[in-house]
Amino acid sequence: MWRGGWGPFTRWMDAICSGMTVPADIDLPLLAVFDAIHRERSVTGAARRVGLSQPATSAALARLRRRLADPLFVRTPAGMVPTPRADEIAPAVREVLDTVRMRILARPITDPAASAGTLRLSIVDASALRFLPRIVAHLQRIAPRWTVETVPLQPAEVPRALETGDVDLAVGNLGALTAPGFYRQRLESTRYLVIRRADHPRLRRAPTLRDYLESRHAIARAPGAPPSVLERALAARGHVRDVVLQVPQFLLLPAVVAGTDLIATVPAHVAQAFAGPASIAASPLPFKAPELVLHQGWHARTHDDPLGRWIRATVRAALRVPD
DNA sequence: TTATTGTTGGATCCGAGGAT
DNA sequence: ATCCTCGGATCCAACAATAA
Repeated sequence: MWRGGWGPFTRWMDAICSGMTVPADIDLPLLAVFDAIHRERSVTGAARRVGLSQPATSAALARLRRRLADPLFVRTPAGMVPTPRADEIAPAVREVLDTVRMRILARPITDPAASAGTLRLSIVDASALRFLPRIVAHLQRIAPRWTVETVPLQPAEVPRALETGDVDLAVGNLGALTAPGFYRQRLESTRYLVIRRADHPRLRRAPTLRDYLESRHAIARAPGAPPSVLERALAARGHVRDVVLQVPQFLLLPAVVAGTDLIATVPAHVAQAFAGPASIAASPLPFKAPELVLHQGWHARTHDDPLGRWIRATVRAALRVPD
């Protein structure tokens, strides 16, 4: 968000508008307040977002209401709910603000690798285990002043975080990121393996389909996540697992499996990372299932942005994925 | 100088939720 | 049902900074 005052920007806008027939009453700060309230559903939240005090934000909303002759947002138990008029103009407002941010205010990036920056990455445990070491190592080599922050978002939160810019990029199982305005690129795929404790009393060899279905399972599933390709493959065959434990992260499963008679189905890289040290045995799935495809995903907002392009190319290079 | 927009500090209103 | 508390929105006053 814009911080540190609007004075210089107002002057630029006036300079731009003075030579045109466009009336110089475009009030960009008001549009930023509108967009913030529309996103946050709260005047207080919007105030934090745009860096104004809460009364000032409320006053800005009052000015917007006068100018547009519409209440724009009404107070309800669910927050400040936009009126139809507010919903109607919101996409256009966002487009204007994005254009200003990306094409006017953004500093031209001549060499991102030589500058400092922070890569904010939505990535969860198993994908982080797989990709993060290589991404960080590659950044250390080519852009040593860059830092990485990972944000473990629930699948349903990822699109909004990409859209608002709270994260730059999402990496992992992005099967649900198919809405218009989002892009995905395949990074790699991985098969699933079944893990059990190495001294499992019943399963001394790789489990058969019957073993698999008769065993009790620990599974990883984020709250609100759509069924994985594995779950869909099981459902398509009419197989039902006896699930004793559901956790949100794959990385918890090896420890659970090592200490119980439960079995778990995990991406191969998770199984391989824990196979030796934790006395875990890994075997192929006893039925056919598609591989888990891992993507990097981003919002249209950054599709043509030079920095966005550089970030995605950097991730590709780190993982040796061709363009 | 004036108008605008911002600040802080304080007050009020309103609805939700918990306690009685 | 009533009361109380809390959070959030709104309004007001006084003042500061800035552009026209």
